[in-house]
Amino acid sequence: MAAKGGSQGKRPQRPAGSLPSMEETGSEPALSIERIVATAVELLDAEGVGGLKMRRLADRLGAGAMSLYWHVDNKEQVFDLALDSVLEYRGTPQSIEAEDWRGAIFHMLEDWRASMLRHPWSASLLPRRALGPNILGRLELLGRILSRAGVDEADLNGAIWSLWNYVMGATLTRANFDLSDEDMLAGQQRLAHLSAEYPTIERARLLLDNDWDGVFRKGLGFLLDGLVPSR
Amino acid sequence: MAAKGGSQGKRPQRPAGSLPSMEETGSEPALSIERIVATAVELLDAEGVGGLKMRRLADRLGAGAMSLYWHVDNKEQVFDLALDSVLEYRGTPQSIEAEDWRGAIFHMLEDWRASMLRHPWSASLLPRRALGPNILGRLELLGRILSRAGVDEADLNGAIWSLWNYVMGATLTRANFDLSDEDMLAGQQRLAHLSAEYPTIERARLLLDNDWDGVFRKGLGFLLDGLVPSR
DNA sequence: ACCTGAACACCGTTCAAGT
DNA sequence: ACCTGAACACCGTTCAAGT
Repeated sequence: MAAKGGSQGKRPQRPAGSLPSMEETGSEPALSIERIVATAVELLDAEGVGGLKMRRLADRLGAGAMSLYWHVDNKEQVFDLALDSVLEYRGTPQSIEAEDWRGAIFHMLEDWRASMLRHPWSASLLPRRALGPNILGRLELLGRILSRAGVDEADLNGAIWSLWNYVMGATLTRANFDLSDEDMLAGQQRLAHLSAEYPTIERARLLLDNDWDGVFRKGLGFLLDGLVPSR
Repeated sequence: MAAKGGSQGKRPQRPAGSLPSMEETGSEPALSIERIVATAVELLDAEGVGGLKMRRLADRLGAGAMSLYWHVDNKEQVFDLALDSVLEYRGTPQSIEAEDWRGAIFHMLEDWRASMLRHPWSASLLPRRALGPNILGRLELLGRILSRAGVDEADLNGAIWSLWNYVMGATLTRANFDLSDEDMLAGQQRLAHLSAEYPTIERARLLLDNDWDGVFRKGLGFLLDGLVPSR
């Protein structure tokens, strides 16, 4: 489950002739993994993880119900591909990366989180999915920057995973809690009735008062303080 | 989604007469939320999230296929209840808690993580589920200890959420990657072929060489260093 | 090579009916 | 109050067949 094949299909690479970006010009362009993945992302954005059904995806592509199965092994693979497609990273210029490692890490990890929050379904998907090329690319970049910043070879994996854990937790929590502000409110109101049992978090209004972005940056800073020796 | 009702059912509290712990004595004891939840946890442990089907759960309870729906609204509620039931915390003695706040936090959070790893399905469930009484209890305890340790009222929520994020991310990652060592191995082997593109993480053997427990404790320590003023 | 509809297996949930 | 089987709606996937 952790790191399966990336984007291999049974289908050979499509010849260079076809134009992927012709819009709905009467008849749809031919099916292709690219179109399937792009449309899957649209559908997931619009309806969430539960809204992605093979039939609806095919429908939206103007294709017959079961045509997808020629391009894709199964629904799992659609998830894998959609997830990785959303995590591309344009990267920081090498120059910045070299002189301001802290800024480079913050930039990449905040962008990671932002990318996932733009597609909230991706947060719940990522921990259970294959590591596609975009994800691996980000991990590689992270390792490189940390290494240059002075993290020992022996501590590198630990540092990478610590940051991964923090980013994943923060993003997942934020994505899910954010989906339902009313629920948070309801939860806090229920808490009020139980203030005898949960006085501290009730008084702090834990479920309401949150500067998620600020909290994220602050904790990330603390982690980096510890992980990277302050030469 | 964030914080729905805890354990209210349509069913009134069962009268105090019945014994919950009589084993399979020929005929099964009557259905009850307690039995349903306990059996759901068994099933989840044995077969994972995908293995919990209402029919199979009923089967295992020796009940007719659809009897569950009298005790429970729907499958979602079974998940909510199973999750919270697994997160009970016996707690630390007040004395320890007062003098060694750091130890108390480590104890509670490591226990939290361990409880979830004992039931790996719980990790993927938690971020999307209602906050049941056991979860709220742990958050309350965490808030209380942090507060006593000197965290400002204004910083309390941020501190709690930072720790929550870290624990959730670490546990989720560990639970999922751990499920499939072979996949990790396969992933690392695939990485070897791509060492041109991912030289750093390939060399570090990121996908293989991991002291998860140690990494968890270390990162947690760094976070606490930052979050709690070192008087 | 690429697409298609019919058909199968499976599953959550409702409902009318039992005791 | 508590349990039940039949039935419905829905969905992933296979398959034999089309072009």
